[in-house]
Amino acid sequence: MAKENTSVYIILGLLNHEDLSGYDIKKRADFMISSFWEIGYGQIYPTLSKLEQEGLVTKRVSEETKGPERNLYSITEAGREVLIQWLKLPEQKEYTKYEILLKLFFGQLVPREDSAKRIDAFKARHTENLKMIEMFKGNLERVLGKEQDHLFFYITVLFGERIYKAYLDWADEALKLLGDAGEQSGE
Amino acid sequence: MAKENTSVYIILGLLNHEDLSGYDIKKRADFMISSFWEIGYGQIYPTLSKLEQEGLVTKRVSEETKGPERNLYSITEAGREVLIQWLKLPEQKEYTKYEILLKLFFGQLVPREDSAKRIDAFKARHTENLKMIEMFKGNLERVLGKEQDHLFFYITVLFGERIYKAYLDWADEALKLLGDAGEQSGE
DNA sequence: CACATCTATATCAAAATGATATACCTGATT
DNA sequence: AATCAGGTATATCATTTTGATATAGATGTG
Repeated sequence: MAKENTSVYIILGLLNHEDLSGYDIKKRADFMISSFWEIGYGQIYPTLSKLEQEGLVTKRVSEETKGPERNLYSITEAGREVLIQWLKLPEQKEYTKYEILLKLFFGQLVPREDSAKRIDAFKARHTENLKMIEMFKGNLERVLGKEQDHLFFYITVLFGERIYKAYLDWADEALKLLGDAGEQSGE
Repeated sequence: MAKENTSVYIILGLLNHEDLSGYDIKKRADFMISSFWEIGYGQIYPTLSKLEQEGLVTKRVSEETKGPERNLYSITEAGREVLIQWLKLPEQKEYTKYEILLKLFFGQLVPREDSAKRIDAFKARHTENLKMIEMFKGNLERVLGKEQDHLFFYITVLFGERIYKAYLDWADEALKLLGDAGEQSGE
């Protein structure tokens, strides 16, 4: 199983829906998929060039008068084919990186208060994320009855909801454990 | 905020507890932290060399007679200092990569059955992971009353438990949605 | 005694991260 | 009218990470 450039498929997938510039792709990705995959300009622009060279996308300069110049990309038939082939394969990549858990894991070396503060900040961060995703969810539910177009988007939003809720539940549990143990040891 | 080589701190953190070889580090990391951070030989060996050059660890050849030759590394006082400084800073890195969600997100392009199969496989995978983590949890709970040494390890295990449970709950919810929508549209 | 598996170190190309550079546009403030 | 913050847009780069491969001796087993 060779190393796969996943950015390729994210870009093709988004372009399959509509023509976009690199900047647009970043915005769409941040909005729709950032809770389970993040992508930066450092991947987007070089990948777009590579895809253009391979004939999987075509580039044209947007003829809008106002605003800076935009390079608009469209997916080609060959690109759509590559995307569909990828979609048929089983997924390979799945991993998470939580620096907070590393710092907690090695947390014996610092005052317990530091760990508690860390978890508080984590909670605050993900309380916001949950709020955001609940908003998405509400909006999607309003349109989901009529057209099932957004069903897959909805399913990914549900994933985010579950995960953020799990984060918050864990944070409370961890804080309680830290507090209890702290009291016992007189901290 | 410069780019930080997180592998450095994982290695220092593990060496702070006991002397280890690169191979040992990989095993310890796979066992204890892989549910929230994965590390490969491609990071371990070069990072150990770098740490040795910087005087944060020292290397000696293990004098065991049996088995292949082992390079055993120990943390130095300077290394411990670097580790503690890192532990005091707020965490930066937190991200997740779920290729399955990308494939579901773009799932309109393939038969719905493919998406359902994907989720089934995901469920099976994480049912196993949950089993494993429940075993850890049980073992830890048996020792946690006497000594609070493993409290931080326990807290990271609880995180894994919450996450895996969230995965499974989501998978059931998603399968139900796919099934319902499939029936409605006659698939 | 052949074979698979485990221990152990090491390296490398490709991909991703995260930061920075550049520059023009828009709208609000002084 | 000038200034300034913030948004739009493209691009590049060093560092880090990924994921695979190479090598080789040790150990267990059928």
